[in-house]
Amino acid sequence: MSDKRHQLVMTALELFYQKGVHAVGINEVLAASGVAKKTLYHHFDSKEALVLAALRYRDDSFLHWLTRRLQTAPAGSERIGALFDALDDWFNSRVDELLPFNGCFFINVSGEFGEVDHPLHQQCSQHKRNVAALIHAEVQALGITPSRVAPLTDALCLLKEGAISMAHVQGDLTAAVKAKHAAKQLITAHG
Amino acid sequence: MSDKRHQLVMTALELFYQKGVHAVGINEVLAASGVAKKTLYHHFDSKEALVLAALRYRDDSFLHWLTRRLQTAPAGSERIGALFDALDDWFNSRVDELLPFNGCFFINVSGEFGEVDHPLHQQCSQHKRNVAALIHAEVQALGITPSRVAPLTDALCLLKEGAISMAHVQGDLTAAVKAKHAAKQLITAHG
DNA sequence: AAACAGGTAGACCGATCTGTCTACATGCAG
DNA sequence: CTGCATGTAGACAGATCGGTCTACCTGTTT
Repeated sequence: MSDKRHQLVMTALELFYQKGVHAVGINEVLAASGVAKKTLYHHFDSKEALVLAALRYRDDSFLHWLTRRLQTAPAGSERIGALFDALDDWFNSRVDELLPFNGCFFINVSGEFGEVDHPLHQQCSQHKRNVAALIHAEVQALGITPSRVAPLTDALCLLKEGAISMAHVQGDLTAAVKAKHAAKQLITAHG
Repeated sequence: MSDKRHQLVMTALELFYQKGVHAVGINEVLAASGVAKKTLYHHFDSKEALVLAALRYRDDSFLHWLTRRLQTAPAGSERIGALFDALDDWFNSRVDELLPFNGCFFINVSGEFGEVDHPLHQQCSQHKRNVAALIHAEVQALGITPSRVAPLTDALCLLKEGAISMAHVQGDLTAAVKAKHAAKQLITAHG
């Protein structure tokens, strides 16, 4: 992997995440990254390919970050708490590697590329499934009745997504705390 | 209110909602609505003003629709159920007046105009507060301990937002049903 | 020495963008 | 009758878009 390629992906992610994909032109990415246009089109076929690479990079770094954060707490219900604590840090821009909070990149991109069969939209969908799989594993580790694992996982994912949306659209930076409280009640009800 | 103006707002909403604001040019709106460009700029100062009008129109029609839907159920916990039943109809595009489902217009626009102080973003924020107020009133009508009204309202809003996001990004058209189940448990836990 | 991968700067292309403008038509109020 | 609001069609301006291209530079490998 070339150095310049990585530089392009990082810069593209920053700009697309902060301003939106359609609002940022290829020339802006080039100026910000200090890379020549020819080099960009040497590594990527099109702007869309660059966006896709940025989505994949974000998918990777987000999952790694979240995995690390969950491991800070002992397995069990405390891990679910750690999930929402992590979200709280993200919303309040206390996580450098996730960039200043501007909602969920994948939700934002899905809004710009609404068609279900669009490659960018599908990549966003894949990311959400990846995160859901992480949460699913933690719910299983709770040791609750197997038939209740799926519904609880769904509920936690709904709370997580809702918190992201509320934090971004309404600017409610306490959304993760609220979601954590609701999650606690659901887990208690399941126990 | 002029006839042409209303026609413009309706067409603009349809196109911006389905394809995104930046992806739709003013000329496309004009061609689809059969209105002259001069007329558009007679009624609106800019494209942004047209988007704002579309947001306001959507805010209005969504709130009216939801209010009507909630009233179909007797006041109390059944109204909360009716909320998620309504969402389920929306997600599955069974509500003509809300147009074919493509996520939440306000979440989508917030993604395209991320800056918190942007007029379009603020309009999106306002819409969410309006819906939250509706839900807050229904939660109060449950007659639960007053100190628990706000947390439960927050939780229901989180589930609602999460369901919209999951339905759109992941294409999970059963998201409203899942949210309804989680909501039921929360209400039971509160009672 | 030759060939090649990867890089630079930036001119250039055709398309599209928002917004302005001219020129003209219609219907209603003073 | 006059004036104004409202409408039409569409040319036009100036900027920006994604993407291609020429011309040149710098290492490394063969």
